[in-house]
Order: sequence, then structure tokens, then C-alpha cells
Amino acid sequence: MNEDFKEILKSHGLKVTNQRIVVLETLSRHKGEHLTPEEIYEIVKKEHPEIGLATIYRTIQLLCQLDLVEKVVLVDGIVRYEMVEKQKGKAHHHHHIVCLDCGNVESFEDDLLENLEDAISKKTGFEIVNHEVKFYGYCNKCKKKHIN
Amino acid sequence: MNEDFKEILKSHGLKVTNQRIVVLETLSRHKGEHLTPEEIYEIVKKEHPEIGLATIYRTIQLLCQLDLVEKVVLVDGIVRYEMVEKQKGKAHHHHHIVCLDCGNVESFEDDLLENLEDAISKKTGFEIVNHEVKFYGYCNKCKKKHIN
DNA sequence: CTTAGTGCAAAGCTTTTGCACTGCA
DNA sequence: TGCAGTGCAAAAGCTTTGCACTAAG
Repeated sequence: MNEDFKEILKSHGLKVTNQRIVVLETLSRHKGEHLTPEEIYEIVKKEHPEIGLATIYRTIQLLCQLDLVEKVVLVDGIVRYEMVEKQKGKAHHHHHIVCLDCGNVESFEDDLLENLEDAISKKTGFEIVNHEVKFYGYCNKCKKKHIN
Repeated sequence: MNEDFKEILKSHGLKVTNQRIVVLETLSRHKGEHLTPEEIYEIVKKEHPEIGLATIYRTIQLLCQLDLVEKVVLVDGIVRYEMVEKQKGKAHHHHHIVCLDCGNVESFEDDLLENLEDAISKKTGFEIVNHEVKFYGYCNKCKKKHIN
């Protein structure tokens, strides 16, 4: 997958730098997690203290444009990023469940809304290209202490 | 509705100030729109130049807590607010369609996902209390110029 | 009167940017 | 070697906060 990444960079006329590999590998090692730029920076810093925060920002933006990483913004307004996991070359559709107490974000797969897009497209005149669904609630751990 | 608002404030032990009324009325006059704090401030300033931006921030937070106003955060990370429109005392469920070109945000009503909550609750163990759906695409105006 | 609420300016965050330097191609 | 990419620090948003002042109850 490292080789794939290098090819993707080259095919876009971009340079293969150690910083880019390190950031992608870091996100890759945290699949399923939703990390803030600061968190990514802290993780990267442990092994590569020379890499600056600005590079983290520039690199995750790049990875988003290359569709390798997805930006996730919840109602709290905090920006997080997660590795896009691809199956047979195509990214699967997934959505998020957010714990309102501890902030834990989990993903689940669902394609139930694909057909909805058509209906809404007709109703509104929008040409719909994507959708995102978020559920908010309390996770197993937190729902016990959340009694009100 | 102005009187209702005063009652709501009083019942929460909050003071009825002119600033709070002005902000709510401003949002009320822009039902269906999704305004940033800055935009709200600019509108308010025209008639009430003495009201400061900090008060706008404090007031919209308050209105959110009182469930009179809803915070909307899109993938662009920009925070917007909209008036909550209530029917028969209960806020109806609505979601957003966002134009990726001009940024226009429209709302549409839909309760199709209510039953989904149960299924996902069982699957994940989360106690789900809310959900939000966003569709991204191109609006009527923009889809014509978006040919690629 | 009392103290919640306000206005202003300063501070705090997160993110972006300018610029000299580095290192990939 | 040439120029994209990087590191650092400064700047640029956006939002919150401290404090003296104002006004609601």
C-alpha cells in the first residue's frame, strides 16, 4: 500500500517525501479512529520530532484531495480526519455515531440512503453527489452514567 | 411569539434584554436561512450598532440551549445557525442539502430514518437520541455550469 | 439595590501563510 | 540543479473571556 501511495503521488506530479509517507502511515495505523490535526501531530512527533504542525495540515489536506483521507466535522465543530478504507478499489459508504458524552466516534456501514438520493434529487432539483449521516447518542459506557 | 420568548427566558431565570429579543427577531426574519455569527452580527448592526459581536455569540449559544436555534456545521467547518421552526410545539425533523458550488443550504423534511435508529441502536449498543443527514450536490443554478 | 447581562478589548485556539532552507526528481 | 515541499514563526481567522459598566427585576 506504501507503493500504491507513491504511485498515486507520482501520477499527480507530486513528490514522494518522507513526511507524506509518515503521515499516511500514522493514519493507516489508526484505522477507524477520528483524529484531530493536533492529535496526528502529537503521534507523528514521537518518532519524527522534526516534522512541523504546518506540514501535518498541508499533508492531510493533500490526502483529502487524493481521497485517501476523509474530513469529518461534527456538531461540536471540531475537525477530525480518518483513513478511507477501500474495498475492491472503491471506498465503501459509511456513517458515524457520536457519543454526546465522551465524544467517541464510531463508524458503521450503510447504503440504505442511496435510493433516497433519487427521490430527494427530484424533490429539490439538486444533483446529489454524496451524503453523510450522523447519529448522536450515548455509547455503552456512557449511557450507564447518563441517567436523566 | 415574542411573548412566548419572554416567558421562556423568565422560566429559565434569565433576564429579558433588548439584545436577546433583537437577535431572536433577526433570526426569525430569516427563517430557512443558515447564517454565520458574523452575518447575524452584520444584520443586527444595521439597526442596533451598539450591540457587540460578543453578545451575538453569547446570545446564539443561549438560544441553542433553549432549542430555539439550531447549530449547523457542514464539511467546510463553517458554523451556521438557523431558527428552529416548530409545528404543534414540537420541532420537526429536517435535514440539509448543501450546494458544493455556491454553498447554498436548503432544508427538507424527512422522518425516514426514525426507524433506522432502532436498528443501529441494537447493532452498536448506542442509545441514540438524534440524527442528522446532509446531502451534498449541486443546486439548480450551479449544476448547469458544473459540467465535468 | 443586586447581580445578570453587555460592550470592548485582549487573549486563546485553530489553521494558514511568507520566507528562507532542504531535498526529491 | 531547479523547484516542490518543509520548518518555523508570524499572521489571520473565529470564538471566548476578563473587567468595568449598564440595566433588568
